[in-house]
Amino acid sequence: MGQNTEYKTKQKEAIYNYLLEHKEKHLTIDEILEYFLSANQKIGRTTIYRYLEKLVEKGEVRKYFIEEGVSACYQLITKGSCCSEHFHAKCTKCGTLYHVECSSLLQIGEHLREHHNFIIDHTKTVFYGICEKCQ
Amino acid sequence: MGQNTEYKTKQKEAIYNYLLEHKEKHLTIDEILEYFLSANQKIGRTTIYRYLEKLVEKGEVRKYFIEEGVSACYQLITKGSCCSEHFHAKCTKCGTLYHVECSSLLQIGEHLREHHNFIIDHTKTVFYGICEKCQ
DNA sequence: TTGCGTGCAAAGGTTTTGCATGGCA
DNA sequence: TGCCATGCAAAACCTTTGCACGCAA
Repeated sequence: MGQNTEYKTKQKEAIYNYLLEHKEKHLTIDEILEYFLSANQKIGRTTIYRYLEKLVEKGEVRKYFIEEGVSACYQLITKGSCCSEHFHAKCTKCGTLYHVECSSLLQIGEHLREHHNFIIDHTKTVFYGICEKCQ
Repeated sequence: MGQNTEYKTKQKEAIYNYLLEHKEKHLTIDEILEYFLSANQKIGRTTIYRYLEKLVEKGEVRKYFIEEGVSACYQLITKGSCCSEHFHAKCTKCGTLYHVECSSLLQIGEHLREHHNFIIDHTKTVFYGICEKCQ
C-alpha cells in the first residue's frame, strides 16, 4: 500500500516523444490524437488526457487556455529553452507565441515581489492579446 | 426590415441590476441563475447567457476566462470604477485569485503596445506565481 | 400587429469517470 | 502476481441552437 509507482508504457513514451519533437508548438489533444491515428498508432484520447494532466501536475508541461469553449493547448517545458529571463506573449487571433525579452518587463517581477508580495513564475505566465500582424 | 430594435424586458432589467449590485465581483452564470431561483424570480439560463453575451459585445461587461475548463466570469464595467483596468494574479499553490490594481502594472500594457506592438488583453492575462501566504 | 425576447429541450463540443481488460515490474 | 495503465463507452459539464410561445412597442 502507498506505493503509487508509475509504470513506463509505450503510450507514454510515444506521447512524450511527440511533445518533445514539437516543443516549440502549442498542441491540442486532437492534434496529438490525429498524429497517432495517421501514424497507425492506436492511442486512446483518454490516455492522452490523463498523461498530459499528470505531466502538468509534475510541472513538465504547461497548459494554456486561449479561448473559452475551445480545447486547451499543451507544451513541454524544456530545460534551457524557456528560462526565467523572458516573458511569453500569445496572440489570441493567430495563435502565435512570442518570446519577449525586455528589461522593462523584468521589472514587473520585481515590482510584484516588492509591492505585492507575489513571486511571479515566468514560465507559467503568458500575456494574451493581439499581435502586430493581427491588429 | 433591418430594424433590429432592442426591447426592454423585466429579465434584462433584473439581470442588469444584479450585475450593478455586484459590480465588484466576478459572477458566473450559475451564480446569477441561483440568485434568481432563490428569489423566486424565474429566469432561464439561456436568457442570462444571451443577454450577458450581448452586453459583452456592447462593451458594457467584461468576460473573464481565468479558471481552467471552468465556466466564464462576467463583470459590469462601471464608469469611474477602477475595476475596469486591473490584472489578475493567481497563486499556483493555494489557487487564490488576487485582483491587482496598480498604476505601475498598467504601464506594462503601454510598454508592450509602444515597444512590442502587442495589445494586451487584461481579461485573459493572469500572472501565475506564489502569493504571500504560501511563500 | 410586428418582430424581438424568452425559455424549454435538445444538440454541440470538451473533458472526466466507470469499469473491464491489458501490460509493466 | 499485484497494480497501475489503457481505452471504450457513458456521463458530466458548459454553452449554443431550434422552435414555439410571450410580450414590448
